[in-house]
Amino acid sequence: MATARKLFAQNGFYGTPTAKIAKDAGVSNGILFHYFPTKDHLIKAMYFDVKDRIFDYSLSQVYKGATLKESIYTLWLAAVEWYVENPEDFNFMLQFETSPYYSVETEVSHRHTQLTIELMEKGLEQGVFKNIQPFLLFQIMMKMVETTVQYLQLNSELQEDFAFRNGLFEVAWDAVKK
Amino acid sequence: MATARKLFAQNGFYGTPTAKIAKDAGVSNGILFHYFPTKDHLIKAMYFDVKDRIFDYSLSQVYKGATLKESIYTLWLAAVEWYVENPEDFNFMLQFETSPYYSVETEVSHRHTQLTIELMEKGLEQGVFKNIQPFLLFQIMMKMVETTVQYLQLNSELQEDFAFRNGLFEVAWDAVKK
DNA sequence: TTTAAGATCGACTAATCAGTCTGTAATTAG
DNA sequence: CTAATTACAGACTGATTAGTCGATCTTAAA
Repeated sequence: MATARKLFAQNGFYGTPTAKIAKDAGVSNGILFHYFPTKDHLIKAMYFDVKDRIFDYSLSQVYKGATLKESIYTLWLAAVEWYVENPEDFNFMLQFETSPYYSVETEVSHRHTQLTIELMEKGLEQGVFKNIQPFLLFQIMMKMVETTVQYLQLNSELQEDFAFRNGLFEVAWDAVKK
Repeated sequence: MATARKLFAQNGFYGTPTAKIAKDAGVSNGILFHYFPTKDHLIKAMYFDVKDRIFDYSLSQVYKGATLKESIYTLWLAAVEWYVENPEDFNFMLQFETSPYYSVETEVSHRHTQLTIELMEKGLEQGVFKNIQPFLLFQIMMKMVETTVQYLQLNSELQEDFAFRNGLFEVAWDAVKK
């Protein structure tokens, strides 16, 4: 899985032969297809793997008793930091989400998405957000994560710059707040 | 070109054999490679073709004497409408921008990007925008186009809903305005 | 100890596909 | 009218690659 992640990030998943994944991982071709019946299975499994790991990390960052904005900030920042630390994950996600493998159902089925959407619904009830469907609010926030990470990848000197990141969270927040 | 666009949108450019492009377009394999020495050349050419057409359409929409916000609104909306009307272009762009073919230099080299960035710079001078590099402002606006179009594709009953689109422009505007 | 189930290997295959090559028509230039 | 250049065709190839298959090894249960 780790090998596939690296190769996918480097060459895209169409540019990565299964044989190379197996070889680089130090296992046989046969055993790869024993565990993942097709390349597509591997790719889908990878998606959930990445999502799971981000979710675990995010949960470890939020704390009880945080305000709504704090919670959303924490989730947002956790996603940004995870992707900055794990560019392979980011790269894979970008590819996956613009590939035929991706569907909204897949996205919504994940706990990470569900949790975030719940927070959005809470915000709507409290009247802090513009009157927009929660899933769309979620997507707006996630696109801002994407923008931020992409910009940080291009300007690596900003990667330690907390003010910059916070500034971009405020951009995202201003977008959705009433 | 039109055939390639359609096929790329349907199957992605890795999933589209050059032979099928030629066949569907009713020309020979040989002539395809006569005009585009490699598949990569075709893909890059397609990018500029799409960008050009959006740019032409956008320019036809803006009018002299518009305020800064009006100009940006017009450009933003033109992009959204173009992509809604031409989902193949949208699909291609999404794929291209997350592929190894894409680079910031390519993006910045296009007049469409340059024009938009100039408007952002003007906004910065006038003090209407948050203190953020113009290219990043541009990307934030473009990501909101992306979000909007994607959402409209999922909820096609909203495609005629002007209020919805305007609402999302305000979201984008609130994001970047001071 | 025997047996069955799963793990692992790597050679193999059938299909696919980007790009080539050779030859022919059409167009343009002199 | 001729020569050269460009447009076009389509059969072909060499390389690549997803997935298969039968054999061997390991583990754990009976």
